[in-house]
Amino acid sequence: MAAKVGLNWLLLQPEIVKIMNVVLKVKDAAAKALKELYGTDLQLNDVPVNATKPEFEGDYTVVLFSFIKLLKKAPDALGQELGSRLIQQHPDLFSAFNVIKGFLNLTIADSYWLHFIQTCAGDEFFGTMPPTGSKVMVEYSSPNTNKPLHLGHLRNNFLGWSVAAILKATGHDVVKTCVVNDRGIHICKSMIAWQYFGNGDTPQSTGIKGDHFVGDYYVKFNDEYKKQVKAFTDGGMTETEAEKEAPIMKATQQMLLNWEAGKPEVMGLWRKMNGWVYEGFDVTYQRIGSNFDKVYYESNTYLLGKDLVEEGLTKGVFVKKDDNSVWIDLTADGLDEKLVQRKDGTSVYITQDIGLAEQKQKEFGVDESIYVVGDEQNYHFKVLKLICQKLGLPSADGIYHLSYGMVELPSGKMKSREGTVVDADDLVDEMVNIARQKTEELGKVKDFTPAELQELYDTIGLGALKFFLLRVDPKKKMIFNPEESIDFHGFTGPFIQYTHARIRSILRKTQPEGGGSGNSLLPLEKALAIELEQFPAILQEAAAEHDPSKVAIYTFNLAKTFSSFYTEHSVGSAETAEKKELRLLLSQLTAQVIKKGMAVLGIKVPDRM
RNA sequence: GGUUCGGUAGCUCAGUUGGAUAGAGCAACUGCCUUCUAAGCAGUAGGUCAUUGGUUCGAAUCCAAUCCGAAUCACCA
Repeated sequence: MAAKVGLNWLLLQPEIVKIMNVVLKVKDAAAKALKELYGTDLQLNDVPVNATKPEFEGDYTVVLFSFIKLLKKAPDALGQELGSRLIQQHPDLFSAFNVIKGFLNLTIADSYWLHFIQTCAGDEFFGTMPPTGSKVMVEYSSPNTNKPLHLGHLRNNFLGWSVAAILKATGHDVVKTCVVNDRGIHICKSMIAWQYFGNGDTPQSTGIKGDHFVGDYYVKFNDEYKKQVKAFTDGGMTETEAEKEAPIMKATQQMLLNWEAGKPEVMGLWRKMNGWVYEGFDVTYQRIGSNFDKVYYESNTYLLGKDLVEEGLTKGVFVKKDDNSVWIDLTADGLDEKLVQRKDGTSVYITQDIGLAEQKQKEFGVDESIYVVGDEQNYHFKVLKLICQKLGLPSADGIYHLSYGMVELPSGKMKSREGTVVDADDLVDEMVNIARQKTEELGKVKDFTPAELQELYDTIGLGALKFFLLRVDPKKKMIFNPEESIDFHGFTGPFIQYTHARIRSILRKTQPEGGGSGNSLLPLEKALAIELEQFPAILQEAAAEHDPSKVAIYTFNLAKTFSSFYTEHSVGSAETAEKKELRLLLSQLTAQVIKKGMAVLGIKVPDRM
């Protein structure tokens, strides 16, 4: 898959020093040395290299157990021979080694880290990879136009946006798309309810944000519907019959038919109400920083895929049953039979998606197409990919379902019927409010203008929210407890933002004197350097796995390391001019990496807070 | 019932191409603001990595079985 650019690609370009990280260099050196010493032919991945445990001397450790059998050598002798060889051959990379059991602990030379720091501090391209030539589409957000966005949508939006940003940073050409589900029976429900109960009200006349305004009518529909069903069942009707006979439901179904027939008054109402929703969505998207290069509307695409049904029948991929419905038999692939066209000739969800996949391919010709959709649709996407493959669509192999877990409450799933849905706009407001309260309590930015303050509150509030939702492995479902507000301390966005602000403060207050940064590192200086050096590899890993949490965790750990360093060592009043210079470079590079790491998560970092 | 995913500290989560004594944050407890921003730092305490068996120099990580939870298996999208 094109997006899975991994280590091999890096190895082809060793001249790009900044992305050939030290772990790969250690593997490379060890593999070559083993070959010279014992004639073994090893791939880099055959050489296990880990960070050395803190209780031992060294920075990186080669685990020798797998070679012991192969080479029939005692662990200690093997370690000694390999260690001596490495030090002798790469004095610029290794400065010491020790062997404990089957572990060869290597100390990386301070000169290596110093060179790294001097080269990359101030280099804005550190952590930006050269173009790979691959093109990737990320489809995310995909809202319904009958209700406002909720917490689940936020996870989706942040994930999709961030994955796109990470892919861009790692050299991929990215197209962000959104498919708006703007038609269907659920949209008609809001419309009918507005006709019944709206009295001509509008978002303008009521001062309610458009998406919430329309969502309220969707709720009203359900209330009324329930009432009507109850009246019928009380009168002795069965539940199923009552649900079918409820006048408001009948009217809704008629409206859907009228919509499909293009009746002007229905189309007019539909456009008007969707327009209100879009106005509301625009405000939210603007605020949370979601954006798209291309928006598809289901009202335009829901007929796509019909010709593919014909094609599939011709190719023998699909079969037509006696009642004229069209199916695909996936039992050989461990799945079921799946309907792709109803007996009345109308298409179903999966058919539209097949058609849209083809459409996207024609329009953009991407190598990989990522769908950011909840894990409740795992089966659907398995089927989608399989059908596309069987139809021989060129886009088929590039289909990737970025499946993420639901956001749940401590009490379980969010249910709109029980009013436990966490509204996106409300939550963002709440976070920004907390950011304001905390900032005011601390009183560190009293000289800010009102506009600067507002920007800071947004930055911190949204930073807390985005980090909270992105720091968890996307695949896993996550729990959100509305009783406890999202934290601003510890493993959080604001902590990292705060670290950045502290560094910026140092850089404002400290004048560089030049004159070199010495030739040795104290433990915390080295710890910072080691961590900083991993950044490009972390981005690569996050890109390959489509997992922003990797970057979130890394950035937090980096900020933590800097905080320890900050407490232990002074930059401005360093012991010597060389230490001052070195720490300035370290601080600058840390700020850069924090800023870039947070940027691909969609989180801004302030200079003061 | 079939398929898929999950179960790690009181809570929320890292850690799985098998590596040394399993890590963070929150909550609890101890210290630290006359020194570059205390949204911070240092420390204490907290674990049968769901259970059982297997594979091997070595298992939270791989395999099997079992228990618990979730999603899905629509002529909804």
